[in-house]
Amino acid sequence: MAKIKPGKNGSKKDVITQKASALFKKKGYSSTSMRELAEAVGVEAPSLYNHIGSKSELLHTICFKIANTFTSYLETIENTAGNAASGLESIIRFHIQMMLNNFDEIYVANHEWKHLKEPYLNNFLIQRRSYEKRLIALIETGIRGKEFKNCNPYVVVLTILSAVRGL
Amino acid sequence: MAKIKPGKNGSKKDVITQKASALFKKKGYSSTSMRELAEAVGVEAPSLYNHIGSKSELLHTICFKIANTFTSYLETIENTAGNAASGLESIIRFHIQMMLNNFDEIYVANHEWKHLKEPYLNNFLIQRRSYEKRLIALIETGIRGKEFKNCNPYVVVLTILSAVRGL
DNA sequence: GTTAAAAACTAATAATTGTTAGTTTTACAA
DNA sequence: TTGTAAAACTAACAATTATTAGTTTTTAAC
Repeated sequence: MAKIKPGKNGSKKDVITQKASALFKKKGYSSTSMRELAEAVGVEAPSLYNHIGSKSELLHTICFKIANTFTSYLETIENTAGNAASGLESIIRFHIQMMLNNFDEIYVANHEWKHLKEPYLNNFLIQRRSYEKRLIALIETGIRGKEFKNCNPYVVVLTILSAVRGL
Repeated sequence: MAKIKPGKNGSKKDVITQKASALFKKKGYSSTSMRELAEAVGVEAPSLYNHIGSKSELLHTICFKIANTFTSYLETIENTAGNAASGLESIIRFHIQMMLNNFDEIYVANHEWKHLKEPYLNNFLIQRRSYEKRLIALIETGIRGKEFKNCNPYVVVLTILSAVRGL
C-alpha cells in the first residue's frame, strides 16, 4: 500500500536514515520511537526492519558516515603537496560546507553519539581523537614552517572545532 | 533501611536533584530511568516520590534554577551604576564561575531543555531569548558610549555565549 | 498471466518505563 | 515508652518500547 520512493534520495535505507537523522536531531535518539520514524517514512514500524537491522544501527550508520567523511577528507589533504595554511583553510571550508549540506547528520553525530553501543562508542571516540591529533599535527607543521605564529595547537584546534560546530 | 543524608548538600529533594543533574548530563534525560536515579540516591524508585512530583519536574527544576540564576544576576548588573564594559566583564566572569561550580546543572540546562514539557518549554525559551536581548542592549549601550568598537551586537552575544558554553 | 522475490501488513512478544497503592519501618516529640 | 508523621519498602499498574513471526500485498521479470 504505502510506498517508499527510492527516487533521487537513494535507496529506501537511505530515505530511512535521512528521516532518522531529522528526528534524532529534533527529539534526540532515545526519545525517537521506531513508530514515529515509521510514520515519518510513511510505513508501519515493523516494515522498517525489511531495510535496517535495528534502531541503534541507524545511529551508528549516521555517526560513522560523518566521521568517515571528515577523516577521509583530512587524509586527502595530508597526502596533498601544499603548505599547512592552505590545507587548514580547505579543511575549515569543508567543515562549513558539510554543515550547510548535511546539518541533521552532523548535529546527530555531534550530540547523540553518547548513545552508541560498544564497541561503536569506543571506535567513534578513538576516531574523533585521532582526527583532532592529526589536525594538531598539521598546525605544528605550519608553526615549524613559520606559516603560523607560535601558539598552542591543541587550543587552536579546540577553538576552530567549537567555532565550526557552534551552529 | 537505606537513608538519604540531608547533610551539607541541603534537603533530600536537593540531593535527588543533584544526582539527577549528574545522570541527565551523563546519559541524557530520556535515557535516565527513575530506577537508575533511585540507585544513585541509594533508595528504591517509588521512594523518590515522597520528595519529588515527577521526573519531568526534576528537569524543569534544574533548568529554571539555572535560568533564574543568570537572569537575576543580569538584573543586578543592569541596576548597578557603572559602565557597560565592566558590567559585561562581570557577566562573563559570572558565567565562567557558574560553569566551574555547577557544571552538571548548566550542562543539562543547555542540552536537555528540549525535553521540557509545555508550558515550561515555552517559558524557558522566552526567558533565554530575553536574556540574550538584554545582553545585546548592554552592548549597544557600550557602543553608544564609545566604550566598544562599533559591531553587530547580536553576533557578539552569540559568540560570547557559545565561547562560554563550549565546555 | 504466472511466478518469485521484495516489502508491506497485522498481531504479538518480552522488557522497560514512570508512577500509584498500600504497608512497614524509621525518626522524633511527648 | 508511646504516638505520629515522614519516608522507606513491596507489589503492581498501564503504557510504551524495540523487535519478531507469520501473512498478505506489491513489484517486476518472464
